[in-house]
Amino acid sequence: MNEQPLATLSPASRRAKMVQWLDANGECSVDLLADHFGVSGMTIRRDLQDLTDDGQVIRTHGGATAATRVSFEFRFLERARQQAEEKKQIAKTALSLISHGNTVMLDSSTTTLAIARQLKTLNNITVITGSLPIASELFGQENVTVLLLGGVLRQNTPDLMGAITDSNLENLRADVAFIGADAIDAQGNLYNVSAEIGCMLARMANAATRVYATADHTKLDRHELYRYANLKDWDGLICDEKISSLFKQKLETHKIPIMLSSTKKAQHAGGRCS
Amino acid sequence: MNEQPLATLSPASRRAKMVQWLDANGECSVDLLADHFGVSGMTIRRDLQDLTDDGQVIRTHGGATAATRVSFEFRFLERARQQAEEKKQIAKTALSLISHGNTVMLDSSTTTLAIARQLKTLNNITVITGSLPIASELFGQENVTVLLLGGVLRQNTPDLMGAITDSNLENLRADVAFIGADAIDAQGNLYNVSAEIGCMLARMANAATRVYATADHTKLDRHELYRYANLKDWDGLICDEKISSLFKQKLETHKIPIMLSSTKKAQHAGGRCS
DNA sequence: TCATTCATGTTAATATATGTTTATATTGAA
DNA sequence: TTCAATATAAACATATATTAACATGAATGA
Repeated sequence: MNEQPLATLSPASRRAKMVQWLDANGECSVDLLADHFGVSGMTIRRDLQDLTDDGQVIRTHGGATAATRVSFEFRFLERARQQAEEKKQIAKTALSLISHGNTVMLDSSTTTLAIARQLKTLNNITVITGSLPIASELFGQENVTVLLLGGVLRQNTPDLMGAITDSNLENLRADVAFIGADAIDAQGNLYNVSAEIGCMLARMANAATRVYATADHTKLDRHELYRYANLKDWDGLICDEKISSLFKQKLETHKIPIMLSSTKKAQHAGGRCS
Repeated sequence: MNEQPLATLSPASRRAKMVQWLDANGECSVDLLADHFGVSGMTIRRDLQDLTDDGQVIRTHGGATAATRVSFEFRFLERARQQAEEKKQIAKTALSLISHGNTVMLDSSTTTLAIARQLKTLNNITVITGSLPIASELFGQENVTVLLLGGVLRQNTPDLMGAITDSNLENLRADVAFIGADAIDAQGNLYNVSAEIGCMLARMANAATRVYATADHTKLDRHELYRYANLKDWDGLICDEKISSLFKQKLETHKIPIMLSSTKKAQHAGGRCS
């Protein structure tokens, strides 16, 4: 840009210009900045250190980038991209069980996240959840009220647990709950890999009038550490079409309703990230 | 897009672009990425390793695919930049009032976000907050336990409010609370632009043994809609050095302790930038 | 005036990023 | 299943960036 008497700039103005420049151009190397302002690399580093402390720029090795926003983001590792399609199917089925004005309870799983995404199309919905990704997905959505359960933020997954969560659940009531299972056996027992989480899921189920389990076919005919409920006591299982007919029969002998996504067309392969 | 000198990209931006690319295109091979960015396959592998650790991409044999990402971003910067240096000072002073092992209550403001950032350096801290940005900032931090207050997620700002929040606050107790004020008058009255929020801040104050107000000098000698507390009943005001001596005196006649940050290197560089 | 403080530059020790080579692991076809 | 092709991880080497410690010189204030 215009070549000012840059060398005589005060530190404060130099830094201000630096931030401006980074905001405009996104990134710059220490050397380039040093050259541009006519000072040594060390001075630039010290500037960037200070600006980093202020949260005004983000330091990289060799330079800096603009800190354009404070971002609050939680990323999910969704291992099975292949199951994304199944989850979408399940979400679609779940949606048909929700009416305008309903209060919906969602546990913290990628399947319920898929449900949350589709919920945006309904009017006047209240969502109760302990999942921060779901909360963020629905943030700012005018037609959806998000009631976030309090609790302790877990270390590895962005959701809430503990006594506070439990106590809040006792005072809340939902019209319908969708709760994921890590495994379901042929007797309709629902399992979770963690006893603690399993316990909470049971509480969630108790706080809703209708309760549905959500699980893709890979979770079926298996078991995990902790059994937290049985499908007989719930209102049904929502699964994708790939459920084996044998397993389906077994569940049906226990009079467990199974909801499969309408055969439609499972949204052709061209779809990009869900 | 414009073909920049990609080879000179910093690792951080290279990775950022990689994630962007993967998000848009779903999948890419290591070789293609190496070619595109003009670095060796090994570098790409190391990048992907790091991004996988962050949960940003999913590694496949021969390449990588996008991880489903839920991101919740909001423009915070404009406000955050205002009085950034002052906020840093205030955060530093606040930090000196916290001991290892303390439970700290933080309201939802950019100043308390600055405190949260610095909290990472302490051991064994529990943070109680209704602010999602603070939760995000501290997510995954091993030395900090985050207790997120439940409640209704507000539409425009990412924090929690309402009956659930209030009820949780009644059952919690913190060693120390830092609560921001939108305005403070010469009698030590604390104001918020919203009665609802003001109410909640008062509850927060009641749930902590020690309570400090945080406000930069621009908030002083003013008033706003709702008065929710008076500094006489709290443990002090943390402010930056630019507080006017007149106002300081006024507060001191009410026996209100005022904590200013140690005169570091705030406004020497010309004094005007602010 | 002198001592002090601050911004800056210089140097050496350290850390980081990358590429190359080699051993090991994974994949897909016979 | 086995085998060949390819991908990966580990170990090293090198270039570059960063930090810390010290040195300089200008501005500040008694």
